Amino acid sequence: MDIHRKDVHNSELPVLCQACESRHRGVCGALTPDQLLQLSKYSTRRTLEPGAELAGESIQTKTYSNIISGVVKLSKMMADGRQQIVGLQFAPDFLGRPFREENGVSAEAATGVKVCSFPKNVIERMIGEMPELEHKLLEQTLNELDEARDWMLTLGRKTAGEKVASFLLLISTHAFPENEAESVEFDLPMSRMDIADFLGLTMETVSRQLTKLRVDGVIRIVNNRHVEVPDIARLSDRAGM
Amino acid sequence: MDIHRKDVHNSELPVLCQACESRHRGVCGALTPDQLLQLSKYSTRRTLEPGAELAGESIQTKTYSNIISGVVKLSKMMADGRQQIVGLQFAPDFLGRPFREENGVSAEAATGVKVCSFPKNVIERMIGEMPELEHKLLEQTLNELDEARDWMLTLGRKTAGEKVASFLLLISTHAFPENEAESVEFDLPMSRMDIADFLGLTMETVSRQLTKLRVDGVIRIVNNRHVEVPDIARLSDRAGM
DNA sequence: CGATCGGATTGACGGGAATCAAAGACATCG
DNA sequence: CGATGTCTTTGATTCCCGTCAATCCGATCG
Repeated sequence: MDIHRKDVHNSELPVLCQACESRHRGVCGALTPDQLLQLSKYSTRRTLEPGAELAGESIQTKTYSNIISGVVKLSKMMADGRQQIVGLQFAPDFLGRPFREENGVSAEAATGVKVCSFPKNVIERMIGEMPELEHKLLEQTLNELDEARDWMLTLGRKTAGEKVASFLLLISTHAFPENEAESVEFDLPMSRMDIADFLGLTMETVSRQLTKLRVDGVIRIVNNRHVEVPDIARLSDRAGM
Repeated sequence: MDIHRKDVHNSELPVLCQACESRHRGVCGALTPDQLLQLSKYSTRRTLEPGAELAGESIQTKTYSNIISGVVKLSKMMADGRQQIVGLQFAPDFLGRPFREENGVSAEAATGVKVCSFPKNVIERMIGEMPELEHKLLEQTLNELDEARDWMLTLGRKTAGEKVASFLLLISTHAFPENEAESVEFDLPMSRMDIADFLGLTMETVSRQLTKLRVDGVIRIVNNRHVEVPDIARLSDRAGM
């Protein structure tokens, strides 16, 4: 399953986006230099503070964005305020719903985030001339669907302890996709409350489970943000895998 | 959000698939009569008993299928046997993962199911000649992603009672997508165990919540399968919406 | 350095769903 | 018709996680 994802990424050599003045992947990878130049005229680079909203629950979004750095959380809320984070998007993911006006989820910067945004109509016109672009959108959408379904198993069937371990594994693999070592360390990109909303738990339960992993020697935490995992296999066990 | 879905369906006039000898939508809607004829040479119609497997967790699937009638459940399983249904597909949904060998989920007939299947390579060649087809696949994938994310909210944040009510609403809206009346009745397409696996609950809890809805007069159940909902708004309340 | 404030941890307690177990409903078959 | 087997319901009990509340920790001030 992951083999495929790697293939996709390998075939996408980083392309210089004129607007962002940076090398990144995402949809731009499918464009010709000419198209990139054209797109650059309409695109803007933005830096967002943690907590900044990129798109509201029913706000029409007229732009697409490549995430250059940082983490964006996608969430849904019930009428009474209960919230569920339904997806995390990392660089170099693509943000935006092709051919849809409403998005059904709200997108918010979890960390500081840099994005490169451009209007929907420009890229939709390009899709007409360039089927490859649509193929790339389909690939990313399929990846998001896989991730959503994986997470449904976590939400529906795992215990609190397994959920928290699964979350740590998820972050570590996204931070270091190619990592083969037996240990990792990384920064948590969000608060305990956000983690709880992602896992369908309360903040307190998340905290308790982190403590349990800590006293059992599975992880170390410094400054409430930085996590060290000496033996990934042990964490993986805790995740129920 | 649903407005869009309707647009999509309205633009797809039913097309006669030569192989199935039936009118249905799904991907075939995007094909020209010539292409349909060509596809028909390679396609077969199958009838499946409840419980029959269409695709295994890691079995390579070399075919696509249009669901002509019935309900297919997509599920994931943990090593220790815990199971989660991650999606339900109704006619005229399309079954199969474009450009992916492995599917990560196993697909099983929930009810008796009729499908029209054809090899992947045939349709993938057609996609090359016909970008519209890929567009249609993207549309369906986006719909599935929306449904998956909606369900993540249900799995992560709703109580058992709300989950069961949400399930009944889901089935009723899929059985009668255009229904505007205040009452509905329909058959449950699966067992209590399956419902539990879909909701992240146990069979017993599902049963108890159904009983509660019944004694509260929100639903009636005859023969353990047929459900009558006199007032959809009351059920909707119970779902936490 | 002490004051303040938001986020995180820990504790006590209760409730809701899981678990284990038994009884009931329904279909099929001899 | 009664026997059998499967699915469903109901009951009793347990336990995990949510709730409410207090404390702690780290950052940013004056």
